[in-house]
Amino acid sequence: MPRKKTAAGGYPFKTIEAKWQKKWERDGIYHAKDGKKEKFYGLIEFPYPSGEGLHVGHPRSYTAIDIVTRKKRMEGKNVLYPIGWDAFGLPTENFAIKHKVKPQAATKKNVANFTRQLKSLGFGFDWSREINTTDPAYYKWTQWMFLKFFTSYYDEETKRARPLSELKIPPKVRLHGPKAIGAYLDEKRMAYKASATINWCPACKIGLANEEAQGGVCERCGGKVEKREKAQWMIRITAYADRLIEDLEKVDYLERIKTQQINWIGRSEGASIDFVIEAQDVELKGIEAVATVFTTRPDTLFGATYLVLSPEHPLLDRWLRDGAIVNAQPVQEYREGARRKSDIERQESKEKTGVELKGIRAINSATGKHIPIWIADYVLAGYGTGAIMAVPAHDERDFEFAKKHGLEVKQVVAPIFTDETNPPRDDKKTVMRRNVQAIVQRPSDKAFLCLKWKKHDWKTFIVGGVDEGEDPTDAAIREVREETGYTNVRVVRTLGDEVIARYFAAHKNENRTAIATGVWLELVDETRVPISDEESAKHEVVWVPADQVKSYVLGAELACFWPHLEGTASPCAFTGEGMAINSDFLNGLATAEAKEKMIAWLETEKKGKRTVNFKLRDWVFSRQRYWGEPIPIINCDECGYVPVPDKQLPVELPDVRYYEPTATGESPLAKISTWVKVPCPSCKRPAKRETDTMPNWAGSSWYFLRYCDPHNKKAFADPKKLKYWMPVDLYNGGMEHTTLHLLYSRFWYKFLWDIGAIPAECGSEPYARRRSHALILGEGGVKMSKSKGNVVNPDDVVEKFGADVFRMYEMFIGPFDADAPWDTRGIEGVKRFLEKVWRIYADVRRPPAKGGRPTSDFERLLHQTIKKVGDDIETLNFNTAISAMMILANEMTEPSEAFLKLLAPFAPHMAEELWQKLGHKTSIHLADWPSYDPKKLVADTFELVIQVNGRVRDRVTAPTGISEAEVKTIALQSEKVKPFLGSKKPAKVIYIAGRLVNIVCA
RNA sequence: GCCCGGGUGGCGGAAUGGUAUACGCAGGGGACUUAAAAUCCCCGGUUCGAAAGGACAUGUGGGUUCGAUCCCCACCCCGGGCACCA
Repeated sequence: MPRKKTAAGGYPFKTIEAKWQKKWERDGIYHAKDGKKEKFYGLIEFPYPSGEGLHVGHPRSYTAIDIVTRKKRMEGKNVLYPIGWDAFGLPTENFAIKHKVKPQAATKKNVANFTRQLKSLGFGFDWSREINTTDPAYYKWTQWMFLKFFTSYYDEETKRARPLSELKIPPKVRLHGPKAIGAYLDEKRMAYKASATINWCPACKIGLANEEAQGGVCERCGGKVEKREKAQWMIRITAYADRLIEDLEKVDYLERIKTQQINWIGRSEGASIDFVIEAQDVELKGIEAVATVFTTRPDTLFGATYLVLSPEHPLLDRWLRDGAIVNAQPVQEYREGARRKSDIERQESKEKTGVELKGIRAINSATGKHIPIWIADYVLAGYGTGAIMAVPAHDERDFEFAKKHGLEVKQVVAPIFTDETNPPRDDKKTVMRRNVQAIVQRPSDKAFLCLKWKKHDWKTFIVGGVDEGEDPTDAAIREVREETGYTNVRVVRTLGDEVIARYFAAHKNENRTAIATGVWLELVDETRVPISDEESAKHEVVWVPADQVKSYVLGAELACFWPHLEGTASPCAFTGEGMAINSDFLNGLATAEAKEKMIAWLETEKKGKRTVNFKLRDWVFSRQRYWGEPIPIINCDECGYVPVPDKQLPVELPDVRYYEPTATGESPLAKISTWVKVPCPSCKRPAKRETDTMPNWAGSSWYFLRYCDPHNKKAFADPKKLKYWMPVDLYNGGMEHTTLHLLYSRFWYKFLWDIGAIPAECGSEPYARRRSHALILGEGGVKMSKSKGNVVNPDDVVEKFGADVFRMYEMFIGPFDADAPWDTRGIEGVKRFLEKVWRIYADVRRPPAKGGRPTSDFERLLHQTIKKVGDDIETLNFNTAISAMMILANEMTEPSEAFLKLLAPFAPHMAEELWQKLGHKTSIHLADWPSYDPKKLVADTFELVIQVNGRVRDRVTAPTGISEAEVKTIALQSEKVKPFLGSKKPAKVIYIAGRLVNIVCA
């Protein structure tokens, strides 16, 4: 039917979108109301209002959560979807310096621009809760929280932060008077000042947290980062390292976010071991006579042939001072050289340099032998104790170092293992230790241990008859078949090495099951062949004892119990080249127990103790810049660091003319003496303000709490409101914040929760569910960048296509968590879809016919689509939700209210306009989300696929409830099928209800 | 090196053990039109064949299964994270 011409391009999005945006705002339909209804808190990372304006990446995230929250609202939930500005930070400050404007003014302008852009996209943000981290009314509370850190300590016993006032001061400290007490308190504070080696970016003139200087490069400018010693405010995030890992179990985060955080925190279990140090010329006393190392492999202590300290190790100063080190000059030179090297230079040359500390030696308490001590920059000062015991037989780096400097490499071989020559087959005690590929045990009291020697010349498979190059799984299966007569051997499930190790640990004294690398084999008696997978799972597994191989397995076990003190060694062994390779299998199997034994021994002998170490460092919290929250501390010569009294908060940023950073590394605030000079709140004598400011991660660490109660003047938020809204139900943001903002804010929240600032009922985690959107790339799949000139400006897209098309396109572009290139032609497809919808509804003057009219086919499709779209929104599969709507629209001839409701979260303006055209007076966004009838999802008939030996040969229409017998008859009678059967008799016929039938013949 | 992802038409992608290539883009053909735009309909993996139809195709090689893009083993390639972390 020819249609009357509409405006060029289809529907008049400009007027429609502007009209509804205004009306929604006026009616406040997106305002979250504190109440009793079930709530839903959807959150996006609040933007940094840069001068560049909105990037097309922003709306990808915002639209996604907009869609989810709109659906939740239609489902009757009380929705909170807030917005605000993370406005402190370098880009604005740099911009302000360059253009000689004030950062406050630049921020205001940028916020206005961002606001305009966001509003033009029709997001359902609750603007009445808008916040801004640079607003003194906001950062008052950021400062308040800093002071909470300052006045709290971490109680190791109860594993939580507590007020410093509850800290018991040891009598010994008390004896030394107030100064000593003060120093003791300072040591325990959650926020403390310490002289630390920090990452200094000479270009930005700013100290960086480790998180901001990954790879030795400044996160902001990409320049090389130097090391500098500086007194910095630090926050004790390391106290929470364990909890930050453990509590990940309580939350629903994208799996790779969890692993990334776990890796970043980098927990490793091991032992710290004390080595007694002896000097040849002088007598060492106290701590100077002991060097403590950290190792994750205490079981390799026998193989420790030398000690290595980092060049920065504090013991060196003492030893040099005492004259214990006789080659002081080369040692000093090496230290000097290491100090000058930046991280990046250290990383670039992985060559193992070092200097021996002549005149002193350490004693290996396991062997009683004297071993040399070296310093080398491959040992990091900041990790563990800054010192290691080197076990060249077990560690590649140690081996490399030993080889280069001619140090002893002690071959450690457990007695059950032979040397590296070809092991004699008959020798039961001959077991290679590498790359165990399969272990199979059988009832005949015979067993296999199939080993593969990898990386080196040996590719021999011992016992069990796995031929070179043969898949061990297959070999194991074949062997089992041949030897047992059971032909029905199948892979039941797969296991990781760790699981295998655990299995062995748990079944030490029992007969083993059959295991092949990662594969669990099941031996099933032919007479009891399971039919389905479910049955097979229940089926009794026939496992069998072993004899011959028992000794091998026993061998591995023995390795767990090797008598440490009788001069034997770890099961890890040595290859022909003199290089140890890790054996996942045996490491897992034996090391765990060997470690335990060794730790127990060390602890009884008081030579060491169990220790856990983390890669995570304390959070460097000082920035020497203007545009950040002033740290609310006053430095008094008499009283030390004194917090600014709560009543005087916020400490506002002074309005100044010059705020450029200084080359000296001092904050620009230090130059404003009128602001700096202040009486000490405690003793009233003249004192000075802290002039460092906070990093911009500070304000963003708790903003989601402020949204719950943004205008509160008495507290950062009313506990009742926190109880109602927290935790955040769905939080979306970029992967790049996984080890920064996400980790910091989890930590910050936990701290506030510990000290009772957040009600216990809120739970220990701020975000129940965290997802990440991926990047939108430029056309052709390259990153969008100004220099490449491929940046797409959202304003242009909205101008040309409208907000609805833009939003939907970004959701249709591909899976939400996968990078996708921008494709101008792709937008056209979405535009056509919406125009088609418009045409279906736009000319309709009467309400849609209810009931009767739609065909049953259409009705079924509609119900299927309601289900699909609803499910897909929950799982954030927006692209397939849109595809389902497209399929429906292609079949749709009459307007459907249900369809409009499905469309509403995606294209809110058009859906609203058409909704009103259908005669509704209230907003579609407050209407009920459509429900589907499960009965209506299924058709009366289905297409039955007929396969022969798994290949499709025919398709026929069959009634839905058809019986299996009928299906078989139909299948066997099919003319198309017959030629493929020939004269052969079908061996088996498999019917998958409602789908297909497969005729199997030999 | 280690830890995560991922590899499917010309392109973005769909399908987590059951009809591979949904949906969209681009392309081809047709209808309407004086024409164009817009719209609507049809066709689009490779290969053999006139056709009917067959064979081969989800990075490569094996395996398990009646049946594998999906599960297992080995390998190759791409992306991301960590990186001398003892």
